[in-house]
Amino acid sequence: MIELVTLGMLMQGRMSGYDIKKITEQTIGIFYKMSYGSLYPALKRLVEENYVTEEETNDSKNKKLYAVTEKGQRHFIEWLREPLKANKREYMVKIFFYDYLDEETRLRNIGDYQRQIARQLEQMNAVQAVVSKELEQLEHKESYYYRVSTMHYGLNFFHMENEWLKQIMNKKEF
Amino acid sequence: MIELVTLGMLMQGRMSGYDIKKITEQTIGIFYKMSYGSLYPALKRLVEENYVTEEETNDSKNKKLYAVTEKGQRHFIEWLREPLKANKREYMVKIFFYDYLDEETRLRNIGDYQRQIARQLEQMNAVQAVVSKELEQLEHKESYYYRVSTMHYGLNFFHMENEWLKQIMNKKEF
DNA sequence: CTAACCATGTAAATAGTTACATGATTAA
DNA sequence: TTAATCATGTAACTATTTACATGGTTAG
Repeated sequence: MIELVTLGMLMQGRMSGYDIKKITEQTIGIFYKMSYGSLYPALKRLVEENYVTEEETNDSKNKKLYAVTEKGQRHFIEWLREPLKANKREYMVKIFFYDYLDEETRLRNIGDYQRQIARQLEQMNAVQAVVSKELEQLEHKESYYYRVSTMHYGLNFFHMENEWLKQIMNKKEF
Repeated sequence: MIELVTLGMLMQGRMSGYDIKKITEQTIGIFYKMSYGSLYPALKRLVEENYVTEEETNDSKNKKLYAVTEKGQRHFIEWLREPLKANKREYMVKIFFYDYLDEETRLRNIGDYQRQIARQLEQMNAVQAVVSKELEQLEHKESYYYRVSTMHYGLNFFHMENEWLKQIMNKKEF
């Protein structure tokens, strides 16, 4: 994952490891955490595999500039094209980079994913209905408050996600 | 984490490893994934540390029943009492178990966490305002569509989370 | 002059996934 | 009789975090 996020960040131009981390935080920091302890080894591997080039700047700050190669770009796009998987945390990271993907693939992937989410939402609604009924017959409902609240959170969350996916499929303005 | 989730699940009564995984999926499956490859070694460790006891049922299915000890309960509650940390994925898992925590601690922890989220939301709103203005002056805005959409997702998400936290603090019915 | 930030990296530890291996029970 | 589910486990691998280590630059 770290390799692919790194490649994705380098798609917008050459930069240092430090910058990669900073920009990652500023953009997809909510969905993906990056630490130097994984970033620098990843950059080393990417250079070995010829996915990126390394260039030393011999100015005062002795930083290194990394740039993605054509091979690296192909590798990145290949990953980006893959279907979005629910229960994998990576889908938001992938969608962030979707401006680099062709319209056909992205609409297909988002559509497929949205239908998965919609199905899960239906299931959760069904479960919620059952749980609600069961709960009515129980004494001291207070002792289930947080369990039940967590279920509602899940419901809210899937509902929000479903709506958002439908919106971006129709290229709605914000 | 796996150890603590396992202990939490055992708080509602003795059960087998298989059951622990099933119930985990049914309840907090959206927030936390559990695999046998991590569960069984975790159960072994928990037995070694005297946090749970193991009992073999010699019926047809030769399953093992695990139960949390008093020491295990203390260890679990200690973890549960710790402040909820934003950017750690575990907060929803913790809140799911909050019925086991005393009212004072849980209100304090949820309150602190909610204020963190509210602050992050403010920051994101400020960033969004800046980005929106910058975007207006750019040509071919279409090529930033998914980047911008991802930002909006983050905003929606934090807004939803903030509202939900305020609701559970006031013990609102659903 | 000092705190915040820029900048790169390693080693050890921690955590978890994936694939494999096995076999019993239950419902259609 | 067969597919789904119940049931436990290991080994190899993959990934990532945390702590440490170092030193330069910039703005107030």
